[in-house]
Amino acid sequence: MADKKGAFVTEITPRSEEFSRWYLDVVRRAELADYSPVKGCMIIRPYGYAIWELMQQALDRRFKATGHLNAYFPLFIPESLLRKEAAHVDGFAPQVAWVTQGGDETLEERLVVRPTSEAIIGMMYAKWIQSWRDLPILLNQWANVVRWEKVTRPFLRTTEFLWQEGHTAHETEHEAEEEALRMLGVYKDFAEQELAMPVLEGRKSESEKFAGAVHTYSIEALMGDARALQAGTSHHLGQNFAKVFDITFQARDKSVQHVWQTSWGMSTRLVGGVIMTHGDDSGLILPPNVAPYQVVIVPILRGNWQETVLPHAEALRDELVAAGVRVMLDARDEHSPGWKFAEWELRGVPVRLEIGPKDIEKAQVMSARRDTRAKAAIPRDELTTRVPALLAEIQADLFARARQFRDDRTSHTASYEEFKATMDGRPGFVVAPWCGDAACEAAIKTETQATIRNLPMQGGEVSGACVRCDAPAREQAYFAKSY
RNA sequence: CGGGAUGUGGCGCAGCCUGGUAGCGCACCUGACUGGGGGUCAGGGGGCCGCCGGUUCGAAUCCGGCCAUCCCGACCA
Repeated sequence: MADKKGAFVTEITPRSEEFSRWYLDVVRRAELADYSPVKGCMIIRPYGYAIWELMQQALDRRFKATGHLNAYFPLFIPESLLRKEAAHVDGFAPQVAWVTQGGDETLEERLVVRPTSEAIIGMMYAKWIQSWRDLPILLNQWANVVRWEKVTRPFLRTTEFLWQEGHTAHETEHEAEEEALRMLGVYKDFAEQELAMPVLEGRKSESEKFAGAVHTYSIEALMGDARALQAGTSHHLGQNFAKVFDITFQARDKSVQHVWQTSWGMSTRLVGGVIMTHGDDSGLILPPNVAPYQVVIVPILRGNWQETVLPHAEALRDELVAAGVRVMLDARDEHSPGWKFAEWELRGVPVRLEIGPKDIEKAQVMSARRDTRAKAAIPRDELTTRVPALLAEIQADLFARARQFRDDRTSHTASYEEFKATMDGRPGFVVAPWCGDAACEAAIKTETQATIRNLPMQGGEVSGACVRCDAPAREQAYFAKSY
């Protein structure tokens, strides 16, 4: 029995042995995604796509609730349009895919495959906006984008990826700033409530901010290998794009002014984030809110089980579905119950229900949690209240566990020696005072591989010197090695 | 984009050094017995050896190019 268990485990590399290998094994074995013939591109398989769809729904609800409407802009953008904003094009130029030919004809003007849509949306906003009465414009787009990446990994960094990009235009700087922060808050709420992924909010340093933005805000999560993952970004674009795309409006005081804009995005990268936040050596662990199947029912096959057990299993399924639970009844005859247990654990289903002759006799079902593996008998007539309660408990416990891990892996120091030792030995977030100088930031990166993930929103007072140089510290920064 | 490694049925690998008609485990198909933590037995199917070219009577094996993947670094959601 121990031998069998051992043989099974070799299908997934243990996390402690090689985390990145573990990650790839989970992606493949849980059938989340597969490789394509083109470098850096990925096929999102149905099970992985179902997770993304649940994320989309949860995000889209929040966007609608904050007054945003969905729209769609084209995949192709003329080169000249992208070139209008200098910092923007400089930021993206190395990552852009070009279309130079249509059919047999060479195009007169090259097209870029959108790496993001600020340019085309800015152009359209210029047409649509005349007066302060047209503002604010609050749009979101669900789309694919392409960035030519040198190093790629499924979900975490792919050449083509799926995301949403919100684009808003406002009358005042204050409103735009408010919007950028509001959406950052939406992202934090989404990550923590739906993905059970605790995040740190903050502002990006100058060198890490979005090309063309005034401010970039981000939420940063800590993965199971103690490296940080940028989980979402929200940009206050100021009037940078408005000026180059000539997005003007007549204000209440009759003057003509440029609009103030924001943009914000989250991507399929989050699927990778969920895997690396919660998974263990047996595979995926999905938070119930984004689990395609929240419950898997495994009937115990014995004798003429199709007459004795299956009807009970089907009744369980029907009741749970009626109660709003996403259920998979695994009635396959070709696999043993034990095989199914292992398989659905690998695929991260939060709760397993077993029903067999003994349970039917006792009017109960056996439940097993994926995260703790705790088993408990649930009285048959309490099913539709107990199961949703269990799912909610798992959702909360996963978040608490991830937050505990994050907090355990967060340290404070003002000593560079200690800083380096931490990044070397037991990394995670390190909160340290920083002088605000980009050269110092770059040196820290060279010397320790750690980057400023972001700068806490309410940093409070900082005294003393920068963690690395002697200059006075201007603020606290979250440092980490990152994806 | 540099350094290193890999590419052989779905997955994991052996074979390559020393060229001679491709093998193992798991998975898969059929049947029987089984079934509460990856069952047993019997029978069976499946491979352009990543792609293109070269050397050779003959290439999975030797040589060159390309593509892809992985790991470590420089750039990025």
